Amino acid sequence: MNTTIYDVAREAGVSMATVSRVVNGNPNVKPATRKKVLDAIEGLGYRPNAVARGLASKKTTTVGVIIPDISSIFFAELARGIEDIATMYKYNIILCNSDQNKEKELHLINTMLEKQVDGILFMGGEITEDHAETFKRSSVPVVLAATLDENREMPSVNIDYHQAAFDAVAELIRSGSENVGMVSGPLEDPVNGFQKFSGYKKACEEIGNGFDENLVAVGDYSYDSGLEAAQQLMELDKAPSAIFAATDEVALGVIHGLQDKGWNVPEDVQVVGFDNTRLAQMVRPTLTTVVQPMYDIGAVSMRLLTKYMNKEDVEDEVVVLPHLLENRNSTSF
Amino acid sequence: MNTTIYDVAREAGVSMATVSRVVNGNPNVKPATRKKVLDAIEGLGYRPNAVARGLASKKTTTVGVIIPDISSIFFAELARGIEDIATMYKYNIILCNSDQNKEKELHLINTMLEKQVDGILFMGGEITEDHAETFKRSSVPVVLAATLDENREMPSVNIDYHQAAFDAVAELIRSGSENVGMVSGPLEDPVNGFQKFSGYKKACEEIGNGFDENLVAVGDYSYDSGLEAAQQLMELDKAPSAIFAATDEVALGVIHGLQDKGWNVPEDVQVVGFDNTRLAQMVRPTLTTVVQPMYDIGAVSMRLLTKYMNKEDVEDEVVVLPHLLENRNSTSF
DNA sequence: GTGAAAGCGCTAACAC
DNA sequence: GTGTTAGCGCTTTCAC
Repeated sequence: MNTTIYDVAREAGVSMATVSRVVNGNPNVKPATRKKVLDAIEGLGYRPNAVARGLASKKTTTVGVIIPDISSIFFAELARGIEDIATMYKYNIILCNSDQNKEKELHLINTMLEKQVDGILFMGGEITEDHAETFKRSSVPVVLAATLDENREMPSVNIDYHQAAFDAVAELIRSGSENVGMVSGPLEDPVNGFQKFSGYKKACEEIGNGFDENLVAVGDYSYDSGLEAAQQLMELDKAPSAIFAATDEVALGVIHGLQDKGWNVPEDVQVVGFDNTRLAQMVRPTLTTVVQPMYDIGAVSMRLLTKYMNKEDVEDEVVVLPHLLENRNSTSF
Repeated sequence: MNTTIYDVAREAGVSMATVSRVVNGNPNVKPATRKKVLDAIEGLGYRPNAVARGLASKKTTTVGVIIPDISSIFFAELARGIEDIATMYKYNIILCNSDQNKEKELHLINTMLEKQVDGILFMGGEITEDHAETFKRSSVPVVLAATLDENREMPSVNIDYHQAAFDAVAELIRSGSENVGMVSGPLEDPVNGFQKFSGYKKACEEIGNGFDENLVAVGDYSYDSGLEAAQQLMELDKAPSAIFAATDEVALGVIHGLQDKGWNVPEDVQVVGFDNTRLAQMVRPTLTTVVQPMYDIGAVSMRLLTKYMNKEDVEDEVVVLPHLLENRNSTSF
């Protein structure tokens, strides 16, 4: 049998209400009484039961985190930001992988709600009607991290992916690369697919020689898909002199795909990645990439969530963090 | 107000015990009654409260996971194995980063126990007396993953780090490399420091020309420390013709440190890493490395934990998974 | 400043 | 098969 608040009360010769006050730091306790209680707690090795507390107080100090894949270097970094801030505000995290699978996501949201989490941090691909519906029915606040809600009606933390992609490609064009190719994520993916692609396309149209769909290869975010895409793009009659990759991992694949076929980076082909994961510095030449502040997105979104959970006023429901282009050696500008 | 089991009972015209039976899949319910209850649940949008259930049943179907750093590519992969198996057995995971800080670790264990987790999966550095003490006092099972307990009295899942290091270095020596250098983790770290170092040392003594401490650089697991260590080792009069790195990330640093100074891998210097993270294939030349089955270690340790939580019989408390050397292009054997 | 007592929403005997 | 009832360990009024 574990020792309960009642055991402590008896040992200290007070009521359980008083023990509860001491445990919760309520100031309305005489110092002498407090000491008696503290001694009893110490002596009995009492440890409060958070489940009972959760039932009585309707607060669990736990938040649910739904993430596509914790083994992805990108999301792992985000998760670290989330967890650090959660810890800072005394919350714990229930972490689940969704693989961006809609059924799983919906199921997980329900599981977290059953577990009475005080809030949910959601990372995923598309926010469908079903998602929106489920979130709206949720009794606790939900914040999106690195995830777009097209209707912009949910709190979220992102960078401007479209603009970031545009900026990167524009820089490539201005530096003299006539045809810029792209290795995109699946176009259904709002962030890694659509947004980045549309930024790329806009830059080609407005600053470059126009958009040519042959210059776009669609990969699956993996290193290998970058490897293949690069070689495929270089076989084009009008082979690109620069390639914009949707993620750093893909960009590394691109660089190596190029090098394996004897092309030089950046002399023959410039390469730009996206995210600025640690990978960007672990390749030769080092990778020029769009900086997406992953840790910060995690941290800011968790902070935002704590505000909602505390019912504080929130000025910016939709926060857009700044991005920038980190210039390294895979480009010649 | 959320709808409770009592509301469902009234709506369906049965007792709450019956509703509980239906919700928990107890077969002792007449199909007609079951249907009435299910309809009521559906109609009211009832969602069971896991906290109340946890309090009443003394089971939370939640396990605590203490991990040094989720943003590390190694631990992230482990975590994924853990979470997948947890999901399979209907457990959720509370994930916390410890940074291998002893105070944090001890504190986290307590927090998880307060939250009434059904078990704990621990990853860390050293298991001190205090750790052992705390674990022993724990009312729930604890399993170590990729973490050594020198007294071998706790359930754990690992590979044989000493032997794996020995094997890698022996192969290097047999392939003709006279002096093999090493970039180790801090020697206080039982796994990445001591075990791997001692395997290296033994191979030098038994198969090579003996051990020379000048050939060992101590880094901090980072890419940059590999970069520096490589350049430092190559300045030795007796520069190594092969370098064994304690982790893949360090090995990438070593390769690039070498290349940046004009050395060729593997012609001038062979390089072997450890872990077989995805990084090993994202470098040129691709990295020969010791395969540590990270996902499997996570998965197996979680499976082991479920057995303890179910009070099943466990034959192997200390499991040692096989390792092997994955031969790629950073070596010439 | 402290205590008594009523829940929180559910499970688990036990009775019928 | 189904209902009754007593907790699980705590928070939270409300008295005193």
